Amino acid sequence: HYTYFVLVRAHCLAGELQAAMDLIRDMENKCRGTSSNPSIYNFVIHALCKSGKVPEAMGLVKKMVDGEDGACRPDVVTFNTMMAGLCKAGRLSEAQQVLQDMEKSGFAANLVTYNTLVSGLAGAGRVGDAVVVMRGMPQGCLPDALTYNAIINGFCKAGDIQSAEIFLEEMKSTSFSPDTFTYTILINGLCKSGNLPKADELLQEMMSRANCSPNVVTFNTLVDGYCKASNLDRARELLSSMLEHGCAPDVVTYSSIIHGLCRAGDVDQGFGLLQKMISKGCKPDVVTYTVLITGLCKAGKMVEACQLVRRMLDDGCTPNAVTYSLVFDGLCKIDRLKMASDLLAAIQEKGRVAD
RNA sequence: GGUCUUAUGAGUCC
Repeated sequence: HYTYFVLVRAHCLAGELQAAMDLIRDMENKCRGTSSNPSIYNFVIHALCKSGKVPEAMGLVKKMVDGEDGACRPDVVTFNTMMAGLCKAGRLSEAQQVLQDMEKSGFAANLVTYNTLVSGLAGAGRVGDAVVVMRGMPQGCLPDALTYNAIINGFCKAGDIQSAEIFLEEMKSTSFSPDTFTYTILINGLCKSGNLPKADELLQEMMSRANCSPNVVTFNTLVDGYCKASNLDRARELLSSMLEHGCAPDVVTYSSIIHGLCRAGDVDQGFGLLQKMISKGCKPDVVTYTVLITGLCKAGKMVEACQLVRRMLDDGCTPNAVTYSLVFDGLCKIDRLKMASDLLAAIQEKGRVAD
C-alpha cells in the first residue's frame, strides 16, 4: 500500500488525477480482501478538491461510505478533507451536511472537523454561524487556538474589529495564547479598516514578546497596509526591518510594493524593484507580472503591456484569467483589435492558455 | 514513516 501511496501522490502532484484514480482502482482489484489504508484515498480527495473536481471527490467519498467494490472504509480524515474541499468551493451547506453524514455513519467529529467548518463559515462572511458552531463544540472537543483564530479572522474580514477583540480576550482566558497567526489576523483587520497606527503597535508588541515573533506573512500584511495607505516610505522601512528580524522578503512582499509604486503612477520604479527582486533570487509570479501589466495598461502603454505578457510567457509564468481580461479589455477599449488578435495568436502558439 | 483545519499580494468604477 505504501508503494501505491507514493505512486498515487506522484500522479496527484503532477496533476494527473485520472491516473491517480486508475491506480486506486488497480489497487482495489489486486489487493481485494486486504484492509487498505484510507490515507491514499484521502490524498486523492484532497487533490481532486484542490483542482476544482469537487463532484469527483464526493463520488469517491460516497464509494467509500457505501463500501462499494473493494473500496476502503473512510475515516475521520476522509470526512474532514471532503468538508474542507466543500468549504473552499463555497459549498457551505454541503459542508455542514458532511458533519451530519459522518455522525450518521458512526464517525465522531474531531477538533479538525469543527475547525474546518468554523473557518469555512467565518471565511465566507458567515461569522455568526461560525460562532454558533463553535459554541456547540462538545466537551472533549473544545475550541483551540485555530478555532479562535478563524473566528477572529471572520470578524476582522467583516470589519468588526470590536467583536474580534472580544474573542481575543476570551482566547486569552483559555489555555491558548494568541500566536503569530492571531496577531497577523488582527494586523490585517486593522490595516483593512484603516487603523495603521494600531496595526503597527501590534507589530511592536509581537517583536517584544518571545513566543510569537512576526514572520514574513506578518510583515507582508503590514507592508501591504502601508502601500494601500500610500505610505510607501514606511513600507520600505518595514522591508529593511524584516531583514533585521531574519525574515527574507518574498514574492508577496515585492509584489505589494510594486503594486504600491504602480498605483502611485511610478511604473518605472516598479520595474526597478522587479529587477531588484530577481537579482536577489526572488522569482516573480503571475501576480507580480499582473500588477505591472495593470500599471502599464492604466498608463496607456499597451505595447509595453503586451511585451510584458510575452516576457512572462518566456519566463515560464502562465498568465491567468485576470491577466488576460486586463490586457484584452485594455486593448479593446482603445480599439487595438489587431494587437489583441496578435497577442492571442502568440499565446495559442505557445499553448499556454490558463483558466 | 505517509493523508485533514487558522493569517498576507493582482484585473472587471458591476
